[in-house]
Amino acid sequence: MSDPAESIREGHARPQQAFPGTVQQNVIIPVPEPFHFQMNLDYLSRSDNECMFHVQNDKLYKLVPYGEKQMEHALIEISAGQGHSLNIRFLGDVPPSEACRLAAVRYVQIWFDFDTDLNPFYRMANRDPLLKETVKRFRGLRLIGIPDLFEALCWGILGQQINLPFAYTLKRRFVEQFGHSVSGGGHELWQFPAPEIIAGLEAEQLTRLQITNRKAEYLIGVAALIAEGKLSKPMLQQEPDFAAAVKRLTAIRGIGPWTAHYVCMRCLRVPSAFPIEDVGLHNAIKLMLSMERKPTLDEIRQLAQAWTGWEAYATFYLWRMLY
DNA sequence: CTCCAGGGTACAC
DNA sequence: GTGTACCATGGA
Repeated sequence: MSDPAESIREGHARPQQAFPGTVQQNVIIPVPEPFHFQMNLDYLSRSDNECMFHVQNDKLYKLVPYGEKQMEHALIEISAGQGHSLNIRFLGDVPPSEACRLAAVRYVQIWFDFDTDLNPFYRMANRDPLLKETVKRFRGLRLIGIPDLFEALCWGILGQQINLPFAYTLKRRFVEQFGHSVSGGGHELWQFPAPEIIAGLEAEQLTRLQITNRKAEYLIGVAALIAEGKLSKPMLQQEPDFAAAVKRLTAIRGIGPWTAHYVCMRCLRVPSAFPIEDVGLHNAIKLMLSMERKPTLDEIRQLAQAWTGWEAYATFYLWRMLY
């Protein structure tokens, strides 16, 4: 993808009054092929307990952080545009600044992983017995990211060893207890709790949300590292390679190989990140191969040899077969 | 009641 | 380095 500033085209910012008192201004961004907006919306709709964005009437609503220390937020609506494009509409009560619009465009590009060319993955997967079916069924789905490092780490920790619906419930309680909401255009969206807030909590403030004491300690510890500037997304991105980022992450209490790879996959956008211990991956393989039992790690390593460089996308597409 | 869930730590050897 | 108990809670 070229410089995002060059890829922005002005939409028709007519002064409509669909929501009296609000200012509408659109930005249209091109999308790479293959991309299928509805396929991605279907993924984003998989939990009705999701609290960090809304899907409604084929449109996606999200609060995008930007500006100094990510302290400002833009409420945006993302919808399919004409041809190969997405339309971003700003729902704030003032016209978005240039910085705000650039941030929103870049956020969407990162969220949907527009920087990755999926064609090599599809060429590989079309020949792979395990992936052939899922890439046919979900063609145009991209690996949806969690751009914020703290959010990605928290989501990984919260999801450890519990079922997914309960993990969503815990995230919602966590966000609604310690985050802030912003309203606009008839929608209310939440910003994820700041690490500085979580770092100052007592474990008991999290355990009363039914988060286990162990995970409460993990969350507070990770929040403190980020709040103190000892851990950041640029810091991990500047590591010489992916293995170094994993090593740095797994040195943190509460972050094992699964969580480290999960964060590399969803936040750092490492295409070869591979949470091989993932029970969802195991169940997907068991399902696709009609196995009586879950595959062993060695068996998965054998199957994944063909995925080299695309382990993250392979995992994401296999997960999709389960939900 | 039992088993499982998008794991990780602490400790043994 | 590999193996094991334990963590703690909701859902099927």
